[in-house]
Amino acid sequence: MALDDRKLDVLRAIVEDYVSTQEPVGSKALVERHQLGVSPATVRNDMAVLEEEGYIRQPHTSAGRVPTDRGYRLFVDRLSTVKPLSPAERRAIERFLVGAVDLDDVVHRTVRLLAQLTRQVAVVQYPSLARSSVRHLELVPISTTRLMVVMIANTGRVEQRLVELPAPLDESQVTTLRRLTNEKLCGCKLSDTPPLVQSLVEESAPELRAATVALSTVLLETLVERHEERVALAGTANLTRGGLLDFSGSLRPILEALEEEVILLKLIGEVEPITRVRIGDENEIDNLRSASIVSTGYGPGVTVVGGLGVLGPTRMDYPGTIATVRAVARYVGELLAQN
Amino acid sequence: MALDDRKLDVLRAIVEDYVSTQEPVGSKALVERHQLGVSPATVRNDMAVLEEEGYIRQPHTSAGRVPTDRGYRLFVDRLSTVKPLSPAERRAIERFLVGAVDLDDVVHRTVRLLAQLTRQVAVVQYPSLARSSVRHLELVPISTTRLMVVMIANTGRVEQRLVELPAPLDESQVTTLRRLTNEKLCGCKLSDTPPLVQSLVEESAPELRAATVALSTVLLETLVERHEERVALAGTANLTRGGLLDFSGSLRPILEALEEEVILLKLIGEVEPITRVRIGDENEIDNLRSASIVSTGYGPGVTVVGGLGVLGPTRMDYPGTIATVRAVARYVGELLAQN
DNA sequence: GACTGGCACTCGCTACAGTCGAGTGCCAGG
DNA sequence: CCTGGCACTCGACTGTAGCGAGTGCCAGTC
Repeated sequence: MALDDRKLDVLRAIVEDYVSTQEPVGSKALVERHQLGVSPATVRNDMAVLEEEGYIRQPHTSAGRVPTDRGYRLFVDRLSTVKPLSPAERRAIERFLVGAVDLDDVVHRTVRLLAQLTRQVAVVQYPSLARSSVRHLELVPISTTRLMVVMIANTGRVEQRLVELPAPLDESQVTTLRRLTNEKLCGCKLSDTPPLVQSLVEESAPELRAATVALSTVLLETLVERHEERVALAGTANLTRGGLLDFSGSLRPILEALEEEVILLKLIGEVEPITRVRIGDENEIDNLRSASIVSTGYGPGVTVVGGLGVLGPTRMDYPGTIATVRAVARYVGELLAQN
Repeated sequence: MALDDRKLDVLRAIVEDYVSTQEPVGSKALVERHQLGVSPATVRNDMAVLEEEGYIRQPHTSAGRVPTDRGYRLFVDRLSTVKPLSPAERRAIERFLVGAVDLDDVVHRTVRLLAQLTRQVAVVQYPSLARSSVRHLELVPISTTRLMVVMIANTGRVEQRLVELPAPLDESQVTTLRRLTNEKLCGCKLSDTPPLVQSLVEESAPELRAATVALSTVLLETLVERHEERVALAGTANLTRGGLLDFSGSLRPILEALEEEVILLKLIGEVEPITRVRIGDENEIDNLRSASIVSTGYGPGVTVVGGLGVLGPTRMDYPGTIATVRAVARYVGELLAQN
């Protein structure tokens, strides 16, 4: 059955009212607050249809209606327009992000900003190593048999690992190894490095062979294989807004999920610059079936190097949240492009 | 008024029962579960005294007694003995901490371990830069006018900052600068560096002067002045155990406090290897007046390079928690000593 | 055919009264 | 100083009743 325009209007009104009041909305209140031009009885009939189609439901008889996940989905897809940011918000974003001194700082400021603006839980992924390329590899002798390798990526990320050498290296040997490694890997995408690292070993001089092997093992293992992804989190206190009415009673499953980096990455790790909205049950993670997630990719220019997003109750202000998430992602992208 | 031994026994019994049952404990239940050798009536008299002295209180008439913060304090100071760890716990600690590949890894594993063992919120401070000394300073040219300075500390911490150079430097100049900087600062405690950095500028050759100034500014600002302390957090989901009975209803203030690094550092940033217990109101931070914190310093050998601890309801198993926190701190210290 | 006003019905919420029982404080006696 | 006994308090729980928001349905109107 197709829903005519008025029924969609009714759905939109229900979503908007419920989001702002947090209470089931009835037919009478609806016609009072919105110019629907019809009587409560008519609205009731429309509501009955909407309920039958699964867009709204009654918590119990003699209560108003509440949108279902499906209702929110329809609302997000077809009934809402992106809300432009207020000048105050724009200013907040700019003020927050200028003056960041390094990548850590950028990410921390961003995640706090996002949590503050949306009043929800914010998650920001550090630029993915898999989407970074090598800017420089530095080898720092810690002792004669220990080398610290520091990789600086074009995205600003810096990773370091300790390499245990099978035999001591002298200063000039380290210098040679450093030069060779950089010649081979600089400017190269991390995901493309494995064959190059391999050839590095093969082409190495006999006296450097053992050290090169040790180095290449560490490089491959830590930087490529177990992709070192990192995320930052903020705003968990916002989960307690709405006094436990959201999230069906218990915060526990939500907090548990938020502790798992793997889960966070699944939520906001994006490949495309598209904004995704996952509503309640659409979510793959069981613990988050009562939450919605708005996420998007970010990066300098059109490329995407990481994801960011927010998590909140299904009953959230989708248009506002989507607008904020996008805006923050855009600003962060610009910031990264400057470096 | 001095409390005789039996009154102390009664207090101990009340604390133990309340901690395990989470319910106000009455005189009858007390004599049943503990061998006090006296009748409920006698216990009641003792309770009346304990209440008068402020060690216990009644949530309401006709309810049992509950320890006050002061009661817990007395319990911790004089009535409890440190509970030895179970073999299972010992094994868990060892299993958890072997195989850590770098400092980040150590800290993350530690904080999760601590949260899991105590079933509370765990906080671990990274080794403080203020208590670290410089192992190596590396200068990595990013472009002709940009230098990345990477500082490797003896505690395993690695910090990097970007330095904008006023004028381009060539390769050999960078090498010279690197050598000079390392000669001056290597092995030196970070807190002692300011005068040395200053002299570095003064002694620098004219053509390196400008670059040295830029470098020293960054060094002083980021590594010394705004002490770059970091902390890791885990186990927030444990706050929801005991179904909001703990923490006087709302998790909000707790979660808010846990989001502030500054606050976390205040809580667990320790100078001495002593184990501190802050109970409820003893806490300086208003948001945490309904929580208790057990914290201790850790470090290789007897020196302390950072703090770690847990936060839970005032109604917590102090002997067990204290034992676990200490044990974990000791293991982490050993781990750090190996590097 | 679509909309409207009216009406009976449902059911959660609140208030209130009554009961129960855990736990106490006090006191007289050993 | 300890104990048993007793009266008392007060929160927790139960059952009942009234209220009111909100619904579904139906007959009537445009």
